Amino acid sequence: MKGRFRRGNPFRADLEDTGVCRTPKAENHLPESPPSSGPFTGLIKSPSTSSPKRSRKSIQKKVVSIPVKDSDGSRLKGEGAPPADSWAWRKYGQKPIKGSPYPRGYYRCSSSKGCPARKQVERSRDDPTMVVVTYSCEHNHPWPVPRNSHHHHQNDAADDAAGKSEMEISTPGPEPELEAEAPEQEEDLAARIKIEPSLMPADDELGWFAGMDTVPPSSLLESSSFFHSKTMVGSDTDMALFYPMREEEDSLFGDLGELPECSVVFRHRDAGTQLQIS
DNA sequence: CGCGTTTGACCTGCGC
DNA sequence: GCGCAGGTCAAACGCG
Repeated sequence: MKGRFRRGNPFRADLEDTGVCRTPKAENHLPESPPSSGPFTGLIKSPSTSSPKRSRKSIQKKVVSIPVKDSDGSRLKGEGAPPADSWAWRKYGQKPIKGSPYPRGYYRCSSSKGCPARKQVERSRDDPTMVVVTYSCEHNHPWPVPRNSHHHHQNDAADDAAGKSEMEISTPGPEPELEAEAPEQEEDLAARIKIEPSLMPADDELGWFAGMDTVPPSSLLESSSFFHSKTMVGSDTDMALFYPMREEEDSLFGDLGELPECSVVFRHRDAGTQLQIS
């Protein structure tokens, strides 16, 4: 009913109103189902290791499973609401996935212009109580800047009404009260977030993190080792991470809120003393 | 009025 | 080469 006229070339130059290198859409075609081989099966697809045919750019992909209960936040959507992280995500599509009773929602980061970050949200078919959030970003792209100011969220009604929308993930702006509670909420959520161990990126796949110019350098610099430690601890399936936040960082990155991997990266600096693995 | 969602069409990758 | 499935686009629409 709505966008039926189509529109032009998929490689539209204007594509980037947002500017930053967006790849042709096809390049975002991230294989959801792992080739079932290799330690990173299914998670992070590195161009160098993928089929010769693939011309896609390097796209980092991370998958996080979150209990629906936790992820729904204040709104529980039928299809598995994504965790309410503190980034602004704009939904740009939804597709029914074959074999899955739940549609997958496609979100693009709107925290900053040109942000290439994307995420897909769908309910796990194996475990309907879990929401699988797949974050992806191209190499060397900065991770979205925490959105502090503008925030617009309005889809609750629509989502609920539609009863099929994944819902938007943006969280209310930096609300004072929310900030005060943030740490606790984060802990709670983070403690329950399950990061698929096999999805942990290899060092050379941290490109997009390393490319972040909006994160504390020190945090970035340690991202690599961070993953190491993460990988180490997450030897088994249900690895949960728990990162209390420091006050100063809270102000700086408090908005990063529940975005699992980002939170981890940003707070890694303190991981030495504050990291807890449950 | 601006931003985000909805949703069918369109495009590309990939398997056969 | 064909068809399928996944991923993206963008007009229309809704909400604050």
